[in-house]
Amino acid sequence: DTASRSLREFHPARNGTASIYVCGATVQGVPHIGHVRSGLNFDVLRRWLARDGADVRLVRNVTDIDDKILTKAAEHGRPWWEWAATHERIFESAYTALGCLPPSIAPRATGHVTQMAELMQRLIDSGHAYAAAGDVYFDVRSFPDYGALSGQRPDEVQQGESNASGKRDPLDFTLWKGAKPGEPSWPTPWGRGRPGWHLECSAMATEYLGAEFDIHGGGVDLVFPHHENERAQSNAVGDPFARYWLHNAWVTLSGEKMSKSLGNVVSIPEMLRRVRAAELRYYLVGPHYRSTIEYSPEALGEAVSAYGRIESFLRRVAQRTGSVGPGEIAPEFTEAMDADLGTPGALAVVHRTVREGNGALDAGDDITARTAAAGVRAMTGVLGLDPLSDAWTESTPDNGPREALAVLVEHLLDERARARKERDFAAADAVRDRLLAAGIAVEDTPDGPQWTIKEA
RNA sequence: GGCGGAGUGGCCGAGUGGCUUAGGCAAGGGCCUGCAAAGCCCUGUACACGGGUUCGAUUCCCGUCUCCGCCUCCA
Repeated sequence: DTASRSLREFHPARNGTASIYVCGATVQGVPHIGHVRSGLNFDVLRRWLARDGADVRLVRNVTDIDDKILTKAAEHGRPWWEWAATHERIFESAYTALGCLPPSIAPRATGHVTQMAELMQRLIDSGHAYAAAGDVYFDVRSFPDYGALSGQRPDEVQQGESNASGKRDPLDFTLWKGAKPGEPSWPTPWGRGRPGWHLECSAMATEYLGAEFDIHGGGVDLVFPHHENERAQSNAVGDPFARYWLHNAWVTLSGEKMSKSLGNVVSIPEMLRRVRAAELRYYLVGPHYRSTIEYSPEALGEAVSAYGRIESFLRRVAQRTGSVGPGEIAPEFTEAMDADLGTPGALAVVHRTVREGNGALDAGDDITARTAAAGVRAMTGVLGLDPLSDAWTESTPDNGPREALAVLVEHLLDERARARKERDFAAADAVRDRLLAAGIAVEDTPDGPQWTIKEA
């Protein structure tokens, strides 16, 4: 819990439920690996909370109106709403490709002006906000608890440029931006304008989760000022707001935060051309959510290998003993996950189970191997990483070509088997080499040769 | 200036006041295999630096150095 800077045991406001609000994307560009880390972490959180039946409500908003969207749309000669919608879809498909369950709702800022106006009215009525020159501001000095979430002291905060005309205090932040010529605007009692970033989240969180909800999340950069301001807006009018605050760390590149302005962005669509979605997910979910991930292709490659180990174990078991459904989650796994979403420890348990399962397979103990495989499926499943999940197969429905390929490969393997039987290993190896050159790896197992398409 | 995070074995990456050999990747040795691959077994032995507290610190405290983030839009 960021607010108390401590680990607090999770008790939802209502037993058997969990309500989560995550700050989603400002849909001004293509998602990069860092954006997706946040989505992934809260997907793991919601899956974990839901594993024993909790009714989880997850709201992940879409900021579809802001300065950058307007600027970029204008640069490209497109309407702002088209620019926003286009990138919203790209974000959406990135989350989906990576196996994120759909949120309960993905509300857009522009669809909640009514709720924002209501909140502003309450703030003005209670003396915490004021309208000035078309804008509406939050009066920070009117809320003594300001800074409690982030640990900032208002007087120590480095003042930004206070270019706004009507501001009473440089600390005050904008709830509503008065309309400017050529910009989209919506009507309010204080004139036309568009939403301030902070206001929309308070309004939407309250709309869908109520005045008090369980968890509010996002990236660490949002702690101040965004979440501090959200909290101020809602608490100032008497809404309890979030009970727990969770913030995920960055994905950095060359030691620097990934951002458009630094030009060090690794975009998701681009990445998914190089690794499979499940592998990328493993890479991003493996480290603890509060640890910075220093992105490197080498580390990503290690994740690919590690994930492949889990995958090939399940394949071995299935080939030997038939398909296996998800089974029991090991107690140590639960222990790790319950301790602040300890995915590293949880994955250690998965790997230990894989090793034991492989050992059982070698020893001919199919029962133990199947139990292990079932456990691995259950545990990886709750992390959204089950290699046998439909989430991964559905995204590549190219079964036609695959089956055709299978026929051809099987034919070659028959040839190879004949050669091996006659102990003509040169001929046998030639077949294997040809297949390998075509990107198909052949392995001999006690159950006969197995082939897999090698990843690039 | 204010607030916060981090420095762990070849690499990634957890964790803990004394026995966690975390886990993975890579490496070496072995078993298995016609060979290979996979798998299994074994091996490495780390906690930035300097003090302090303690019977005992990588883990707690203080200081130093280095790196990073937030305080402006940002996952």
